[in-house]
This record gives sequence, C-alpha cells and structure tokens, in this order.
Amino acid sequence: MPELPEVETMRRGIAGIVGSRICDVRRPRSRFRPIKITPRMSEFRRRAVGMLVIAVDRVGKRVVVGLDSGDRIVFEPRMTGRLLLAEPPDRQHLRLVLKLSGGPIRQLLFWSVRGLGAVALMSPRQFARRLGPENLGPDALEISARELRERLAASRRAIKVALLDQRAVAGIGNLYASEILHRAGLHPELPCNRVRPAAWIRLHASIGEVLQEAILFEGSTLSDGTYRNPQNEAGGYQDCHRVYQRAGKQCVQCGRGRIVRLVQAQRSTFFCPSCQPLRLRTRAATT
DNA sequence: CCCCAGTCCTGCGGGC
DNA sequence: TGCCCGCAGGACTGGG
Repeated sequence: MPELPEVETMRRGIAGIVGSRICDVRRPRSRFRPIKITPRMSEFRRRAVGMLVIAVDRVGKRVVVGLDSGDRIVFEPRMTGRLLLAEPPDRQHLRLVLKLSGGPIRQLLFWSVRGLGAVALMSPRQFARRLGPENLGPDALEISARELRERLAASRRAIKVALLDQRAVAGIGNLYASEILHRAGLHPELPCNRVRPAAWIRLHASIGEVLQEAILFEGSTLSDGTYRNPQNEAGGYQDCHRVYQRAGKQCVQCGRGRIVRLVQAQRSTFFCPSCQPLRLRTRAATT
C-alpha cells in the first residue's frame, strides 16, 4: 500500500527516465473498467508525446514526472498501483504505458490490480491548485515539530485519524501511522488536543525515524504482496514492523503486552496497550 | 469549519 | 468443490 516510503522508492526507481523523451502513450485494452486518466487520452497524448522528461519528484503519496513543456504527469498509485520499468505481472491490470526514447529506459508502466489509482497530466496551474497547500499539508519528512503541533493540536480527533489527514501532513498512511505511534508511545485514540508538548516532540521524531528507516528498507511488502518497486521487487521493511498486522502477538519492544487491533475511521489500527497507554504519564518508548 | 460515513475497485481467504 | 461475504485503504463526496 504505497505510502511515503514506497512512493519515494518508486520515485528513486524511475529517476533514470530523466533525459528521455516520451514517444508514445497507450492505454492497453483490459476486461476491467479503465482507471481515471485525465485529461482524455487524445489530449493527454497530444500534450505528452514528444516531451522531454526533466524531473521525477514525489509529492506526498504521488509520483510527479515533470516535462519540458511545464506540464506534469502525476501518478497516484493508491492501494495497488505500481510504477514498473520491468515486465508487468500480467497484462490484465496494465493501465497505462509511456514509451520512452533517447535514454536507457524504454518504457514506464502503470500497473494496478484494483483500479483505484489515477494518472493526471496537469498544467502548472492545475498542479499548483490540486497539489498545493490548500489540499496537501507539508511533507511528513520536512514538517517541523512546531508546525506538526500547530496543525494538529487544536483538533479533538484521535491522533491516529489525524495523522492520516493529508491536508494536515502529507505522506503518512494507515500502516505507518500505527508504527509511528508505537514508536512514540502514544495511544492511537488519544485526542490531538490532549497530546502534551513533550509528546509532540516524540511524535515528530518518530515520524522521521520510521519513514526514513522504511525508505532505507525500500518500503513494506505485506503478505498480500501488493507493493513492488519499479523493478518489481519486494521491499524489506515489513520485517521491521512492530505492530502492523501483528494482532495477538507479543510486543517485541516491551515483551509484556500483546498487540491489539482496533478500528478507527473504518481502518485497522494496531498498537501495544503496554507501550502505548491512554493515560499519559509514561515516558517515551525508546528504540 | 470539523468530522464521520459511504463509495469506488479487485483478489483473496474463511465459512459452510 | 464452489459460492458468498468481508476485508484490504488510498482519496474523494455528501451531509450532520
């Protein structure tokens, strides 16, 4: 489930397309409903074909391919989307093909089992509006502790739910939210407005540590195998998970508690009641 | 404005 | 063996 570490791994994996020229764009036929591609293919092709790729960036959970025209192609993988340079696992779920010339890489593929993702070609103005500060908070790897606190502290929402709000802070998804809160020693149901000053510092540090570590391991590939990097290889951070999908298992950190699963905002949350007590008198969970 | 519930999408695994 | 159902969670929408 691509969150910031997986999307950053995708970005790095396809960075070699910079300097190549897009020579064709195709949407393969499939028995599945086509994914959302904007604008319509005729205009997409007209504006993309012939353009030089000048940048590959990440904005939150999206990969952004910059063209010399100023337009950008924004890939939004959501749950199961992959950006592939290798051959896709099958043709049925191949959603978009960018043919490239003039560089070492011949094609960039967007492949997704569930067609929840989307690809959008945006003008500079569209890009600034749709991925701008009105719709997306600061990147989770760049936000300061102070800004994190300022953006969340007034809310009565549970801290786990607030961390998933991309307008507050961009890049954190369901998996890493649980891991981050465990490292910070914060109960997922703690309301934001009851998080103490010292805990905001811990939370901010945990966000950076967990996400950076996950990037080093090139993301998490769960047992369902949904996430793969652009070479179609699995990540390694799943072996470092302390709580996610570990309900009922002993906490590897404290050795006492068992990991509990609960549902918040219709999504699974995992935590250790011993490391993450609701009453905050505890010290930070340390590594 | 804040926040929650519903929606989309397909594959998989459990129950029977 | 086969069918049905729930679940997985990105972002978005509608409404209280």
